[in-house]
Parts: sequence; C-alpha cells; structure tokens
Amino acid sequence: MPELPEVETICRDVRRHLVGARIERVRVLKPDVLRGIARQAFERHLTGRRFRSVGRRAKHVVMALDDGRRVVIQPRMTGSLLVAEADGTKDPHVAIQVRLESGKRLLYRDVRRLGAVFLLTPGEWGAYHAGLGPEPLAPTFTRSRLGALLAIGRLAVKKAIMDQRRLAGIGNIYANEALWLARIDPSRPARAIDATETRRLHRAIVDILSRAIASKGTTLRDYRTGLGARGRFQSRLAVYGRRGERCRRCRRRIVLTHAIDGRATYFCPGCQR
DNA sequence: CATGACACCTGCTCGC
DNA sequence: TGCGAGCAGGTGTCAT
Repeated sequence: MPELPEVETICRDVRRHLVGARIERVRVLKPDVLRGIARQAFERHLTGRRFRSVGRRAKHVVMALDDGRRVVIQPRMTGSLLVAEADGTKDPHVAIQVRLESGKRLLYRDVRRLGAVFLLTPGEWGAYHAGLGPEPLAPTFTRSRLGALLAIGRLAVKKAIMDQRRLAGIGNIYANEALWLARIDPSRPARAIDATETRRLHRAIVDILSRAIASKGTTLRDYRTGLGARGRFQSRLAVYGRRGERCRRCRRRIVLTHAIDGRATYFCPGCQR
C-alpha cells in the first residue's frame, strides 16, 4: 500500500526515535515476513546494536545499524511501521517488535503479511540499491531521464512509471494522479509520449509526490504515519477512487478500467489524451 | 529480455 | 444474518 510519500512520512516520523538508540530486545512474532534469515538469527543480530540512520529508497524503509548492516522493510500492501509507547505484542498483526533503550517500541505491523523484511550486508545493499531506478524527487531525475526510461519497450506509460527498475517509488495511486495532472491517457504506449508530454509528466510526478508528502500521505484503508496518524492527501486525489465523479478540469465523468496489468486505472476520457 | 499470469495473505464490502 | 465472490496501495517468480 504505501508508496513513496507514505514511506517518506513513516521514515521522518520514526527517525528521531531511532537514530542513536540502542536495541534492547527484538521479538519476531510472524517469522514469515523475514526473507533470507531465520527468526533467531535476526533477533540475535539486532540485539545490542544501535540504529545509525533511517532512510527511504523507493517504497522501502532502510535502517542502518552500527555494524554496517541494514534492515530493509518493504511494507507492500498492508505493512506499517510505527513508534509506540507500550507493548504491541497483543496486537495480532504485529510481526516484529523492537524495544529500544528509551522504553519505546518500534512495531512492524502487517495484516496480510505480504511485506518483507531483510537484513543486508553492505555488499547485498549495494546490489539491492542498484536494482532500483532513480528517485523521482532527487535533482538527478530530469526530464531527459524520464524521457529515456519511457523510450524503452512497448508497455503502457502507466506501467512504465510504476516499474521500480525504471523509476523508484510510484505506485498505483500516484501513477493515476500524475497521469491525470499531465493530461495523458494511461494506456498510451510509453514510447509514444512526446517531449511536451514528457515535460508535463515530469512536472506532474514531482508535484504530486511533493504535495502528498506535505499532506503525510494518502490513507484509504490501512496506511498510518510513523506515529499512527492518518494521512490527509486522500481528500486531494483527483481521479483515484472517483469513478463516476466529474473531472474537476473538464467535467466529464471519471472512468475505471482494469485493462492495464489488471490494476485499477482511473482516468478522465475527456482531457487525458 | 520483455511480458503476462499468478502467487503470496487477510479483511472488507457487496449482492443474493 | 450468512455466505461466497470480488477486490485492495506491491513485488517476486515462472512460463512463454
């Protein structure tokens, strides 16, 4: 569920509680969220370590430890990370609890348990990082880089901007919203997007992600910030979840289709070409 | 290599 | 009220 703005919000919220803090105890309650490491090894490795930094890459939370390894969390559809004051192990959906020296708990909660948690060496992190596309909010993400990643292959533009190897962090909600902002039909072949449209799409992507972060993300169902609050961007969505409502630009009714990759695609047939 | 189908899970909503 | 079907913000694997 969480896309770039939601994960960014989570990181900002939990960072100040974690950086420099010593890990007193780790409890993995749902071992199937761990990838490539067993429960005991994960718990043993983290206990006694300190968090050195908390950051985001694509839609993933990256927490560096003082031994150089990194805990990487992919929340996927229903995962959430939050700092709590009290024990969370009674909550049936808490997969991992990390108790800090402050007494606070870092909880990884995941109703569907589709999320994934990794413990990576510096070398493994390098490969992980390299497998993801550019960060859309980094200064290095330019119009020409967007143009280059759209030019390859024959897939729909919506699929192209959601492909994490091409561009990191955009999911279904913000893909729909960015394409509406840019007035581009989501089903258009990516390679057919011209320079003017690429310019509009670049601006739309940066704009929608920045504004969503400023609103602490979009809460439709499960998503919560790192402090357990709801995001506010859902009230700003122009097309996502608004089938049958009128386009705020041209007054035509918003259409829903599942023709692209089987995912919900909302668009305005009046002004998205 | 690109692409599409499917799997992974649970919970919620809707129609009957 | 109960029940089955369909759906959900993501990503990895497998066959073609």
